[in-house]
Amino acid sequence: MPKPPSIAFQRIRAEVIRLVGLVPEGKFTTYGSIAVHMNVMARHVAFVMSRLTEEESERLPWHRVVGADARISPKMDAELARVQRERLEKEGMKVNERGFILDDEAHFHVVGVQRDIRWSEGGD
DNA sequence: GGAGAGGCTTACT
DNA sequence: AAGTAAGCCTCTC
Repeated sequence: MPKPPSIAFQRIRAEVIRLVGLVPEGKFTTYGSIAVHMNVMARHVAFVMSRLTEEESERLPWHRVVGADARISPKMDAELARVQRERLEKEGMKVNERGFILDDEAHFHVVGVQRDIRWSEGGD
């Protein structure tokens, strides 16, 4: 198949949501980790996160997902960034003034190893 | 169908 | 640690 339909994004979106929901409390992961695990680009994960619905944003621990440098994305909305930081600190993590998670090694959650998923097909 | 943007990443300064 | 540049893929206009 030369050109995969946009249904791939729906599957990717669903998987991102699932993986984010698996992140335990008091821990965090990165966009890149999820992206590698899903065999997609990091930007796609970020894009999915930015387009979450209200229901999903309340149901999912989106605040446990940060950038590769273990810091809260500065491009995110200031109010959301503040909420994210407060939630992380509330779960036992220390966040710097710049949004860096201090005990990154201790609280990092490994999503999983890289998989060979072809999102273009209907499921292999 | 082309252009611009998006909660990123790695590499180099 | 901060700034710039290029990369890659999908969405939206």
